[in-house]
Amino acid sequence: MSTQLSSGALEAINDGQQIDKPVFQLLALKKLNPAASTNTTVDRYRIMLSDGVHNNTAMLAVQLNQMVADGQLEPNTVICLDRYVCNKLAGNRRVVIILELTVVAPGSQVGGKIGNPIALPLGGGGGSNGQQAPALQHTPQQPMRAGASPMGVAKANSFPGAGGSFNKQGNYGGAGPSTGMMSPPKQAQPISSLTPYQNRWTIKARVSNKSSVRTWSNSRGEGKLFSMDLCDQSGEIRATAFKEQCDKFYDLIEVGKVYFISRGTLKTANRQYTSITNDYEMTFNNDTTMVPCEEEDDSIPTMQFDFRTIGQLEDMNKDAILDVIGVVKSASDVTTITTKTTNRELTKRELHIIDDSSKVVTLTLWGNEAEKFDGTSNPVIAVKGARLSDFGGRSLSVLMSSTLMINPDIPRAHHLKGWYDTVGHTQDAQSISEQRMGAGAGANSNWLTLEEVYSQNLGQGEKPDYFTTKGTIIFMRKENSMYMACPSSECNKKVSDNGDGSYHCEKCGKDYPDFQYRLLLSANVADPTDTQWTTCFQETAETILGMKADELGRLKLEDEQAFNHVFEKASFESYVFRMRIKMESYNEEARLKCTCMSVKPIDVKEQSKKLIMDIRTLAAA
DNA sequence: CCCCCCCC
Repeated sequence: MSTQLSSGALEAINDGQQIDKPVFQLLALKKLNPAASTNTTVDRYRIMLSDGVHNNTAMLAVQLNQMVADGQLEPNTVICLDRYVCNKLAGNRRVVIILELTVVAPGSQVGGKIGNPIALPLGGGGGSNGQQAPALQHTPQQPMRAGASPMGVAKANSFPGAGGSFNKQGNYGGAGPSTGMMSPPKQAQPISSLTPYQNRWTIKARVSNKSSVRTWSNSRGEGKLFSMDLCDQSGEIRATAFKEQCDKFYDLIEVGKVYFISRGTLKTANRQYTSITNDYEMTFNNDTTMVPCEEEDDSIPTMQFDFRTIGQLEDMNKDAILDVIGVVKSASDVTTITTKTTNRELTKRELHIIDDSSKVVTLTLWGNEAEKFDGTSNPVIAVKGARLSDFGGRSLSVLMSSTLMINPDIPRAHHLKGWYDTVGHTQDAQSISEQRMGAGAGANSNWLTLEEVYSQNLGQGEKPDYFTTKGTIIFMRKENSMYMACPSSECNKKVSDNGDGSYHCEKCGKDYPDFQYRLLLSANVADPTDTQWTTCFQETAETILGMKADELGRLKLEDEQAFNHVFEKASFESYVFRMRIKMESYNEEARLKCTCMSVKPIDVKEQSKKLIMDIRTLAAA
């Protein structure tokens, strides 16, 4: 294989020269041991690069870790550095951090080491420019942020200007009179090189997201804060400003703008709360300064994503915060919900997004973002920092701290749109969120036979289990299938007959002149493997019996034969049942209680689809 | 020093 390496490029880069898209051979890759003091969850890789003449170590930016996981960076692989930065270390030594790369030839094809490289001599190089101008950089549209910001739509562009609050040196922050120290520094170091072990540093970063000001009060005290996401070519970091710093900086920071930032406190990040790829996060302190960068610098990206495919979400933990991108296959209307604890009214909209893993997931938008969203023409949506929940299998929710972009101008978005328009829209894609439609054939609706429900010990845990099954009603208890219930809406408690034409509700503590019938039907469901008793309340029982509760109550009183006939007619009908099963105790006796949550007639087309999928899965296994 | 982010 004749692969040309960029001979001499390592030396030139180390001398501070700018080399566009050099081609190197990767000789070795090593996962670094995390520092003992950090509970890091992000792996870092050091690699040995060769240009055929010299070899030298380099670091892989963490956003490329997936390539290691995918086995794309085996030894001997020839790679092109599409984007990199070169950092100056002590002793004039420089280290290359690779930000984007393309595999030119896989290691297995190359076979062995090219040339006979020797270690690059240390201490050479007197170049003055610590940072290479990177190759072409995408500058996507500003993020749209409708929901969280008090400013409404397009938060990125709509903050009031900095209002001239920076002083005439262009400085802000820091104590005491201005000194020459505070003019915009010539040297900025990459965000990826920040650690808690140095305190004099300056970064040049774009603010990609900014929270609103929030107050807190707990046992440890109270205060206010806001946080922001910062990024440069090398990576990203989250920064938080508390109390005084919150007041000092909040109005001055505009999303989308580039700043020189120096002297914050770095601490280990808790990755549980953010999708920002960094082991550390920054807290502003008294010495922190932020200087706006006056000239626009296109080399600094507006946002860094670390997208998961929708297929990958199935293997991730609940509550993970992640970046996702997909084509909006469909969108629900806006609906209103009331929060449990605070009784606030909230609007939401559910999107079904698909990507080229051919999986669909439900993504919930809230508030303004839900209301403003336009799903016509199947836009691409990218979310930085969405939360994964396990509702209905797997689903996603946009948070206040998330950034949402519609049709972002990034390669992955263009790729997905092209994929969707050509093949994606025809795909028989499975949702990893439960479908509220059809036969509930979502991949995670936990389809089980009744024998499996038994053998898998469903309902034995602390929380109830849910399953979906196709079965036939073989018997129903006519007796006690309905009761006289409180007529007030939402009560539904059983009332007692006072014998004087009035009825007493224990729960409401009131007498009523009438009552309403409600259904509480015990049904025995059978499938080819087993049977299961289940309790069907009002709506499910009405579906099964094909009659409203009050009508059935009337029949019971007036026409026993017709009443009996309703049950005969309803027997031996088959449905798709959604069940909730849980161990409960009655009179100190534990027994499994199975409640029917929903019952749907069998949709032959949906069922067939599911069977075809099942066969495919079996065939693939 | 926050870390809540809603509903089925």
